[in-house]
Amino acid sequence: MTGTTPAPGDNQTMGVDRDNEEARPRAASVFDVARVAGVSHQTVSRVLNDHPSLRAATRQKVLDAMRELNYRPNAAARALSSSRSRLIGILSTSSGEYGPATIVAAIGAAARSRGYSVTIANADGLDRKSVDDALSHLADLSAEGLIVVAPQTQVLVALEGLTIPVPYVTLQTAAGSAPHDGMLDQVRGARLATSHLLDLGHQRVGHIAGPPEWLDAQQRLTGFQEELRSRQLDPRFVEIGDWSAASGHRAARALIGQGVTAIFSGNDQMALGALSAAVSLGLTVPGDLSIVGFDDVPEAAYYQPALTTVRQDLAEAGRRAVALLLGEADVRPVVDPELIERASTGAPPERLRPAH
Amino acid sequence: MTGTTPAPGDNQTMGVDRDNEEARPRAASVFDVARVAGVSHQTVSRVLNDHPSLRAATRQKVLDAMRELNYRPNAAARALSSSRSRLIGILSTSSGEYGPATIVAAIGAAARSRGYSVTIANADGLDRKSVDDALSHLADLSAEGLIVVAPQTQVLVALEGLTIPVPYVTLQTAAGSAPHDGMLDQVRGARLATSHLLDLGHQRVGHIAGPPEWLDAQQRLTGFQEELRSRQLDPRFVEIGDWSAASGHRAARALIGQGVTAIFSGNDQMALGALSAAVSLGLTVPGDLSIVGFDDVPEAAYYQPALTTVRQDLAEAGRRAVALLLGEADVRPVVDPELIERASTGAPPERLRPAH
DNA sequence: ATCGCGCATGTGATCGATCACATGAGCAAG
DNA sequence: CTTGCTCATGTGATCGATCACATGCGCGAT
Repeated sequence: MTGTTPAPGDNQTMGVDRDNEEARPRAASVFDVARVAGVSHQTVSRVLNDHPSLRAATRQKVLDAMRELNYRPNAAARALSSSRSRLIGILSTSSGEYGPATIVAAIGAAARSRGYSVTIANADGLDRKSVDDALSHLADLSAEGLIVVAPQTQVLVALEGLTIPVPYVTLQTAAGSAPHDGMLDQVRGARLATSHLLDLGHQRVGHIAGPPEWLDAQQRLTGFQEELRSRQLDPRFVEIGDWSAASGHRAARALIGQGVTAIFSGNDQMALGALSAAVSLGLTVPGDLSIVGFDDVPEAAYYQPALTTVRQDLAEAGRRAVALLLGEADVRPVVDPELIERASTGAPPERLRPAH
Repeated sequence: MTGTTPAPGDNQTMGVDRDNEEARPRAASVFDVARVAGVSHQTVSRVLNDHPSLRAATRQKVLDAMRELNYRPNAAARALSSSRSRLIGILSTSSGEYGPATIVAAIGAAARSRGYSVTIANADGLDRKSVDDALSHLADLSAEGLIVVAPQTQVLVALEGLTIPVPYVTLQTAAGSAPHDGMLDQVRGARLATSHLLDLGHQRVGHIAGPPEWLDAQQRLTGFQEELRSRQLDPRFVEIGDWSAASGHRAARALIGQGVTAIFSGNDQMALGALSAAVSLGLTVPGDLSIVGFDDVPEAAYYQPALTTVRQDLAEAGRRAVALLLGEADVRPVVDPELIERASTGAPPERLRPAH
């Protein structure tokens, strides 16, 4: 469906009476408002930026004039003269996945409520060039800050090499940096999931990891391994996927071949693939194999069986990213992950219980 | 993780030698480039907008100067003086769902390749106010055009009432308008799905519809009903959901209670809910009940059983929306939907076959 | 030769806001 | 009654591009 009310800039046929009050093709400016309100353009600007010293009556006159003229401040002019774009750039590498999309939506809302707008630049390839292109696009718009959603190591490297320095925030704790430094404690979430499986009595637990260049994947893997090591168990049953259900299916078959009784998957999609792998091998879940996912996508409760997974409040993390970027003082960094127990996990099969 | 290379606007402590060549805190402008290249600022501008009459040698000099100074045109200044924002606004009402998110990503890429950028405004509520807020935000940025993703009737109404007229495009054919007018022929997709079920021999087919105010839901419902009527079958087994798996579960139970042998669901999530409803009632799919979805989300092939569904090339539709909005000539409007047959559909149970 | 036209380029105004600085009024302190 | 300060407001320059309008030059037609 295509719609157009009058279509702007269509008719340049007018222009006879430049001073005619009726024919005013251009939108109202500060000067127009000033004239109507009987004040100077600067006073109008002061109202716009709510300057402290302004008589209430004056402010009201100006506000009335604005309403009368249906005045809208011109963002471009504002950005030019103040050299503040009020723009936050989102650098993303994904298209349509649940996690990133949710975060992006939340960022948009949080930014708008603070008078900022948001532009997304997607680096479709994983290669350096497409990341640079996306960054350069955001730089061209002179974004005041960046939020990196779904960051991969390449992206962070490119960010460091940026000629024009821009503050940025990612939602993940970078591997190795202080834990309070990110908004999502994914190491913790992964430990939660793994520990749940161990508490059920599993001894041989596998992990389907995301692509190693993703910070998220690194952190979830780290949590998995930390938890196993802390209990003197073998942390080497790891297969690598690409976040897709298909890769989860393949990885799960490999892990099952290695004799694991439980799998912690790096995300819910791969867990779904693992579920289907179990079925295709004639195994029941959780009877023969337990599976835990990560993310708690809205559909997870309707998988067969309903998936036990780790929920993170992504929207909240997005909001905090904005707050952090904008330098707001009271930002509590970490959003706590939560284990959602459903039907895909249980005790290991009899023959494999403790004293095996 | 928080990163900052120098942080802009931190130190205003300098300013001693205003003309000192070294201390140049401000980025290069057309004038700087002009000076270095030994031409006028207007010539630089001509290079920027690749004006036809420019000697090749001159253009090269300017380009060299640009590179040397690491020149980036200032988007705000450009927008101000040309009164063209080169901005496309996306009006969305969803957060994180597969379809919209995919479309948005594609729009972003298509826009960027044409030198446009994209801002998303999410109308989180369905109410008039939040739609107006989102629209007004986009208007403030003087977006040159809007793309409405996941449109509901309220949104379209608000769009008509816009004081500042802006061209817009939606991805759906509005109910009633010419079929070639939208990019996704969802009526056709729905007929494809329904006809597949009828061809398998089903006589009593139900539909789980999306929320009635969504254009997409309306069109899918229409296609379902058209197909049934064209074969003299009863089109009244319709339950309404809200796109979620939970609502699909409920709706499917209701339809099963009405004795349907097949269900066409308005999207894949609700189809997943229907799948789980069948299991919870002890029915097998497709033995006792056939189910078709809509969208072909990436996970659909891994549902139990793998879901038969209708695929639309959403990314392509997004790209065409951009082309259409930008008035490109060669836009073929409709993207053809495609039925993806997997394991969730089959012939109706014996006792209910033709001569029932 | 001369006119005229198109190409290549330059000059100054302009877009709509903010910024830096001035100015006048009111009021407390000397 | 003046000095001095703060509050409220105004004046003109400025941000970095484009736009509208010159201008100089070369070349084919008269």
